[in-house]
Amino acid sequence: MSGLRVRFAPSPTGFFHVGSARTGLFNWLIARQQPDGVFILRIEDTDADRNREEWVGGILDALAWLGLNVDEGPFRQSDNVMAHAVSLEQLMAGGYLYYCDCTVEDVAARKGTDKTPGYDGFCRDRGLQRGPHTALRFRTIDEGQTIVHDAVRGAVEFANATIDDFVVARSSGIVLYHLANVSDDRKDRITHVIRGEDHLSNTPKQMMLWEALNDVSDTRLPVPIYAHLPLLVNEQRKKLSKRKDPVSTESFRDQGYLSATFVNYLALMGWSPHGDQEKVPRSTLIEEFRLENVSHSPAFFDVKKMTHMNGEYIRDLTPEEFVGACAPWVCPWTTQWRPTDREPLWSEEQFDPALFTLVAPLIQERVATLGEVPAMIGFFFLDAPDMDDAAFDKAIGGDPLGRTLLVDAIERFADLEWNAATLHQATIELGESMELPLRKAQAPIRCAVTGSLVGPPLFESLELLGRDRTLVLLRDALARPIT
RNA sequence: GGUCCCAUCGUCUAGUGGCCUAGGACAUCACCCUCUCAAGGUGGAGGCACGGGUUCGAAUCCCGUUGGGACUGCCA
Repeated sequence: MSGLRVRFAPSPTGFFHVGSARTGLFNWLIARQQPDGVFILRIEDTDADRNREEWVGGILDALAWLGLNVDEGPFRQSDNVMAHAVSLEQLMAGGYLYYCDCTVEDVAARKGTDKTPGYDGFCRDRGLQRGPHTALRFRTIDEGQTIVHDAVRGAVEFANATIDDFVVARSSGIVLYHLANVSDDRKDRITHVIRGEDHLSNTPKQMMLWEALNDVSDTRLPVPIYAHLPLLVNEQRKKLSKRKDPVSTESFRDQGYLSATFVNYLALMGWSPHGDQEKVPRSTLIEEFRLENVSHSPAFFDVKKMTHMNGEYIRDLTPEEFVGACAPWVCPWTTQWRPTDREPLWSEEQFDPALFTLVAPLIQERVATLGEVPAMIGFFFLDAPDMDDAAFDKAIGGDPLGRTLLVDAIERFADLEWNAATLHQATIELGESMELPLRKAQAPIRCAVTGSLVGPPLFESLELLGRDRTLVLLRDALARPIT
């Protein structure tokens, strides 16, 4: 019995940040390492101004997608306001709090040029009673130091004199983050607090609150083990911002990153498995992950690297799995979940699932994200390929040889045993008659049929497309006006 | 400004005093393969921020400097 209990406590103030996803993952990993580990989800929704219900759904969806199953919860911080009030009463009765009527401006004015402390303790001993504009502050310890025994960083020491008397409850009576958080963690019997490094500076305050609550309440609980994860930063080495950086988990899912890739890559942000292998399955993550081995320095979220890894994961799929995985992008009308703002290029009537099953293997090793799939195979389902004008000009429009070759191809393909091998051979011969290597000879045909100079293997594609359709497309290309 | 954290190739990292003329991955360059594009293969370039110590020996320990970051709300 480890009795280990961790919590993941996002606030629903926007889409699901990749940094949150990593914090959730690391908490989950730690919980799963113990047979009796408990992973708790708590929605910190007490800032009514910024929280929106729809974002809660986003958190739940994202967690489900990542496969981070929750043992207890989701709890809502807003459901605990009574408990918060009780904690506040207890601290008040224990003499840990005092009323303060200073405005933000007052505090700033007194500080003047000396911006050293946060709050100067002005109201500490004024013995104020509760009034319409009195916030409640916590009387922090003056002497000695508070040591955070961080599981990632080791001992971090704070001189108590540098910790100012912070506000625990607004003048309206609403209990603020630090107390609410500590109160909730006590209620949930949290043993390990694993969160971003941006909370490290706040930790001594929360430890003081925890000890004070131990003093004034009936239950003494050990201060949790803290672990502060290195921040995820952008290219400017700043903390990833929801406003400025492309960091929404949902958008990566929309683009067609696999859940397995995302989890694997996230784990590499601050941690690494032993050996030279970076592609590690979830089971290995659970086995090998250790807070002690988490890096101390911030990490840049490199989408390029994750994209490459996603390609590897896609290629690892069986053909059947790949077809299934593509569904939200190629036939979203059949799936429960579908990417936002990404309609396939074709309609339900135009799409042919049986044909897609045959086409899929041709592109499985060519895409790095599932979102790339539709554009690569549009010509199989569209009435006319989405013609790349520049490609057309180069291979057909402005190239007499190309046009001649198409004319010859139409004739040659008209009565030919229809399979990739014969088409391949026929195109070689077509080229030889014009002294063109195959790579030149296939270009006009590819362009005419697919609308592009790049794409899946041509002859296999023609075989699947069929003779009639191929001939139509070749003739259409010849009839196309030259720009 | 104060408090705290951090510092190995462009990026993510391995490295816990000798195995390091510093390993891997992404990105990048060259070549090979090849019907295009990818994928794959081979090879190349590229890093211990700086200065002092400690030690027979330092990327690894200590101090300082410089640089970056977080926090510093009656937000969470």
